[in-house]
Amino acid sequence: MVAMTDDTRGGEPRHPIGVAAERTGLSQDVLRVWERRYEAVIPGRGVGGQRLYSDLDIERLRLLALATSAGRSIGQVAGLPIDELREMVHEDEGSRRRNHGVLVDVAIPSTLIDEGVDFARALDAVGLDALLRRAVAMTGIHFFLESVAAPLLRRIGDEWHAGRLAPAHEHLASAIVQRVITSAMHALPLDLRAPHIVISTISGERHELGAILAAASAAAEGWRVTYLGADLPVAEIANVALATGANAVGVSIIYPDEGSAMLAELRQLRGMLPSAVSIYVGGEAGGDIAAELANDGIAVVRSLADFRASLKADAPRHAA
Amino acid sequence: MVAMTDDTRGGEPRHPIGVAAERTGLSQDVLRVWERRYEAVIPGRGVGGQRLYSDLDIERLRLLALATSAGRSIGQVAGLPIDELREMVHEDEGSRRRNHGVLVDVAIPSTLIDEGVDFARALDAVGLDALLRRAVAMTGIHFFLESVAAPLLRRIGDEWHAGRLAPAHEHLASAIVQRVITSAMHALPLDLRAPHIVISTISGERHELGAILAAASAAAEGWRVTYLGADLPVAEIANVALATGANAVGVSIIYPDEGSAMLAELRQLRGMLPSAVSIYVGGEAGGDIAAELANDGIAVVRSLADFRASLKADAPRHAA
DNA sequence: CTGTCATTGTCAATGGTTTGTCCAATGCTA
DNA sequence: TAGCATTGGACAAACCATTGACAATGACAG
Repeated sequence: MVAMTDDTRGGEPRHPIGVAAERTGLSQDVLRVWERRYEAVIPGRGVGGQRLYSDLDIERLRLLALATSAGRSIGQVAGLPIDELREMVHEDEGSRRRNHGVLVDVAIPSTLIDEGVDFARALDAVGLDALLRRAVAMTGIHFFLESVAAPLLRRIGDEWHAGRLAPAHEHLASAIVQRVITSAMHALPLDLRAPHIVISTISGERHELGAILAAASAAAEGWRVTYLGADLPVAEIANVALATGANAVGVSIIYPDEGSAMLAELRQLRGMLPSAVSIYVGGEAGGDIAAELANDGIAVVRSLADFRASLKADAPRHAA
Repeated sequence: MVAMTDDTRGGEPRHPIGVAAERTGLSQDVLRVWERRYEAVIPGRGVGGQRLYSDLDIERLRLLALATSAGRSIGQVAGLPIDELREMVHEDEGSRRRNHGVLVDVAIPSTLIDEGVDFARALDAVGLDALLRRAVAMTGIHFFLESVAAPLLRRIGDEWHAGRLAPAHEHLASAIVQRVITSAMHALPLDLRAPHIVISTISGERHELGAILAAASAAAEGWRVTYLGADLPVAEIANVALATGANAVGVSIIYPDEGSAMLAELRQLRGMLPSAVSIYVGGEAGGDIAAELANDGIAVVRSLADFRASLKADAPRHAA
């Protein structure tokens, strides 16, 4: 939700059309034709006549891209002032969520995920990487994490268990998804006064991707994230949280070694942290023990969307 | 906002054009023509008129190289002040980012590693990240991998074993080093006709960082890299190598489960691949069995520099 | 249902600009 | 003298802008 830092910016830095295309997910042709037909943006020009887009231009184009992909026609929205665009895109996003996902959400990503699986099957690392980066640019990071990355990983896991993909395919795809997520996360603005969460997986849990998805979600939600990777004893996690003054701790658990030990460890973690520090547990394994954990003051989140909503509700408690 | 390196630094050490070209990845012609046309840098001159570049010049050139490879035109960016360049390159890395102004002074690598350890000890993820990214821009990826990343990881491992750092510190630092390396690797140009190497660790070996260092080294050496992550059976690795028509396979082994099984697996891998496909084994565990492996046509590399030299020597055999 | 029309993304052809590389001549160094 | 660096000029490839055309889609009247 952090928009422009200050509005004096947005006019100064100038980007050539290639960068603008990359950042908006639109083709160079579209950029030019929207300008020619609708004057959607009017970029500056360099000495040789090349288009040079400001940050504000790029934000506007990205909003237009979102509006059109939500079903609006470019001719209708191209002339709108940027505030109205922002509002409109915001509303579209809300209504998409209210439709409970199945219809609109899946429209674009389903083919996206098929393509992703195809690239993985072909061991085409470059193609998969490009596809995912394009998806981030097109859909934004929230949508990407919840509706592209997570389903793609699940799908590839399924194909693997079904024997239609070899472990190598899964490894390759995981490495690339991980890389794209971390790079997108790293590109988010960072507010040092925002609430702070420590994310890891507990001892014995080596599947890192759930934790990475959670870390990126939290960062996209505006939180400061300290990411510790996989397989750490809870005492370590607690120490980091205390040392850094974190407001919350997130733990991803997918295939625990033994359920009971995990439960005990989580309780131990709870005991080591002040009650003002929230604890979130996510991942496949959490469901069975949700009720027990809730009694102990540990929140179980069932999906990334759930996690995000919890963080949003939790943030005001920790406001600086 | 910027605590620039005082002008004494960056002005002292002077490098001839050959060194500058090597370190920036730009040709000597480009270095000269950027100076002639855009005054991108104005190096000092030796007694006979030879160009002598300062460290600051070289950092600037590296940033310009990154900016142009991100799609910007040299004419647009050549005149920008170095702070803006840093910011711009940073943004391009992920696609969107506001610099919030964490500034780090980088001097020489030995103190650089000390600073890295300090950041890890303080659990300062942002500081460590900024430090490493600046180090990449200043020193170039080869130097960074061999003289910053690898020593830093080793040093942090030592501190951990000595009990002066907790596992959490090591985890945090590893995650950040990994992120910086992969993002630097991703920024390298990709030549589809270059020789191709598959990199992984074998089954039971879950320490990924050696493999990541190797993958980045190979990519920096100009090879196409298919990276498969950790803990894969050799049959899988071989299948990927065959399916993608790879010219070589790299395997990182740090703490093998059992030495004998590892040896057998490596021989099995050798047997599954045509002899034209080179096999490289690296990591701490390789030394003991180097002689035996050499007889089987498996090369043991003892360091990243060694690996890089081997790849360089090997590349012509696989030229398109 | 069909033909028409407007909308919209893509593509091709052409011409100008930018940029990396190459070359020849010259001078300095070892 | 051989080897390397510098300078200025030349050139081809890559990139970008402009224009016009085309195909796909959907709305709509008949």
